[in-house]
Amino acid sequence: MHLLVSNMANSKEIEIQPFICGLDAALRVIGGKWKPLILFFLAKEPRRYGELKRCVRGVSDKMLIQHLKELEVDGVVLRTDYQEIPPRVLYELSPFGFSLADALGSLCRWGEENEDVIAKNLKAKSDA
Amino acid sequence: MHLLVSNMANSKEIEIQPFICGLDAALRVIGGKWKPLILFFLAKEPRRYGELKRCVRGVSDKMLIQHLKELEVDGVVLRTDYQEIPPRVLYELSPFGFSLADALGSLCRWGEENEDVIAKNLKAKSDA
DNA sequence: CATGTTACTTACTAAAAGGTGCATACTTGT
DNA sequence: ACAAGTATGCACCTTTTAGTAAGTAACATG
Repeated sequence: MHLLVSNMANSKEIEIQPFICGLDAALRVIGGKWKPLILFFLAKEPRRYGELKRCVRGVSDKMLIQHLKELEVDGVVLRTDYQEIPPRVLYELSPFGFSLADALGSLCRWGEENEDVIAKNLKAKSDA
Repeated sequence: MHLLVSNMANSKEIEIQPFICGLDAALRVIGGKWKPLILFFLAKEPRRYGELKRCVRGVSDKMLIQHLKELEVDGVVLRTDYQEIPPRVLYELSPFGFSLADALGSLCRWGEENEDVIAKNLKAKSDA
């Protein structure tokens, strides 16, 4: 009766197990309104803070900084401060970050293929 | 200069485009504290409401119902009400739901492979 | 006739996430 | 002297999300 994850979730060690499944773990890293976008743009090329902000349209400074910090702590992005005036800071994906970006590939494609349906249902929800 | 998504994000039609990239779209569907877990268990086999609640340990009725409804609207899960007393309702993934579960596979594996690192950094964040 | 079973609902509350706007320090261009 | 650009910090507020606890319907059983 050891069916993958089900017995993990049913075990009494749930408080010790930090995550219930790999999905749960992964979503702690990419959870946050702008994180997928940040990953997306950094996966293409390293960017300075200001560049990134222009890419991720609509993000506030507060959120962008906060998410970048979290991604840095998670080992996903690398931050290089050139100690110049005016400030120049470069953000890029670490190898770990690239492995995450790879893993996100199929989900991303699924989203692209189905964005019409998803958008339609999103509207249905907001109407209700 | 049509580099994948970047020009979508930079375009002025951003209000018309519902999503910035496929990732964004996909995360609207699986975003929600318990949704990944629900997907996970339903991907294995159809379940009655009560069974599912026992699998997804810690979820409240309110949240479970709410998430199931949203997943149903999104076309990811199918709900069958047998109109019996006491009530019997079966939840299962639709073909669309299975396609989503497939797309989540690599992310899920990434999370499993790296859950130690992720857990460590999670602790670092909560300490700070 | 009370009790249990099952899938939900509702009202209220708490917590987390996100947004806004202002401030900083230093330099370059006007 | 002054505005503009640079990467951040901080205080405050709103919105979104989640949790809690109670209740409901309908019948079957003891």
